[in-house]
Amino acid sequence: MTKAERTKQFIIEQAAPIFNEKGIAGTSIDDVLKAAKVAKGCLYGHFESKAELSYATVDYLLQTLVDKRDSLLQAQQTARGKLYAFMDMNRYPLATFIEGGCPIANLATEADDNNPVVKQKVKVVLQAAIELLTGIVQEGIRTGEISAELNPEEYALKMFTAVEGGIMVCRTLNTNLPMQTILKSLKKELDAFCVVAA
Amino acid sequence: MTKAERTKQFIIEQAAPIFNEKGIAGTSIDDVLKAAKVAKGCLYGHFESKAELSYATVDYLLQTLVDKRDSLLQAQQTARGKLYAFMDMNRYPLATFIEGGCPIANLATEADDNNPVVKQKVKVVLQAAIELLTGIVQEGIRTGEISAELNPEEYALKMFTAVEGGIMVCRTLNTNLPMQTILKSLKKELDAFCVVAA
DNA sequence: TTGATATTAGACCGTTTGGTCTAATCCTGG
DNA sequence: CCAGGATTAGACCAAACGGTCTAATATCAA
Repeated sequence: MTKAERTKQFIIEQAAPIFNEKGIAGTSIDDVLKAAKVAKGCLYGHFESKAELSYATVDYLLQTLVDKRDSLLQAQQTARGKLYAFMDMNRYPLATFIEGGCPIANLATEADDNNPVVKQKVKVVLQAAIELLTGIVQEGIRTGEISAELNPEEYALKMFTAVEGGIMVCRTLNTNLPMQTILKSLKKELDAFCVVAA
Repeated sequence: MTKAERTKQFIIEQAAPIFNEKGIAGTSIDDVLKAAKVAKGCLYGHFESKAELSYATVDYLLQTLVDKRDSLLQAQQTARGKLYAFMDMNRYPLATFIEGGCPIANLATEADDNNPVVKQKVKVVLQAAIELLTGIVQEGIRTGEISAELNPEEYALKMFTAVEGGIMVCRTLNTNLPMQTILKSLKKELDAFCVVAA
């Protein structure tokens, strides 16, 4: 990694929490310059425009999230373990691994009506996440770990959306408590279909 | 209602979908002027600043949502009917009653880290919504309509957050289908605890 | 060490933004 | 009808914005 590449990456990493907290429209180039402690000419030597910077930062935000999730799930052998790991990853919405809440929800909400490029990026990650979770339930059923009475798509979707909505609720109410209640309910429901509730 | 009051209200109504779609930071005064077909001097005769306009519009967005919800729930006698009505109100996230998706989620996400006034307004509505839904389940249990095995707070929170998260997912994926799956699952779960599943 | 690469500070530019102001006109309600 | 409130079009302002450029300096890698 050359010096230039390292600087570019550094700018992205410093920009990430700002874009995540203030949104893309709400973040100015000066905000990023101040956070990265870098001159304007330097930033524009690495990025053509604010749009390009925002795309690179969005990619970084989403990839970091996916990497974190995948590494947590990979550490689990059972379907139930993986689903629990996903839920527990979102147990404390006030302290997200990148400041400002879940990038998926933040970006999806902002990009929805006026940023097709970002919307497409989020869409890809969102669809993959739902398919991943659905696949885990399916695999659990295939191995006999989970009862076939549980509809994989229904549970995966409900769990994912409840977690995302739960993050929003917790952050707005300034408390992690609602998420505990949500996860308790989701886990209880899952365990009711687990042949061996560990 | 005087002419001035009518004009002020009209501006708010025209601004509402714009703020809801583009966000507060992403909406310019000119956007509102164009939509309301009103001169700048007129708008600033009714609102002191963009912030004040945004607050009035946020109040309108949230109040409209609450009114709509309350009128739909009031039309139902049973707890199950009310809960179903709430879910069905959000059945088609691509066509929200005010363009741009659920104002609660939109405002909560944008205001979270940088707009305490709006965040507080959303917080009040959010908390009330959760308490409303929890109370409906509790009342259903009290009347014997719903089994006491169902934890009111757990179900209300899970349902509410799954619906909010479902709106986000549907809008990003450009399809209403995920919401159908989510609602099916939530209704199935509720009915399992309903003494008389109509 | 040295030549190439990277970075700096900030002046500068055009545009957009939120906001003010005026003078003329429109409208409405008594 | 007509007085006073409401609205207009847009000039104007200062600040913030995204973006360009330069000349000097710092840093890296062979």
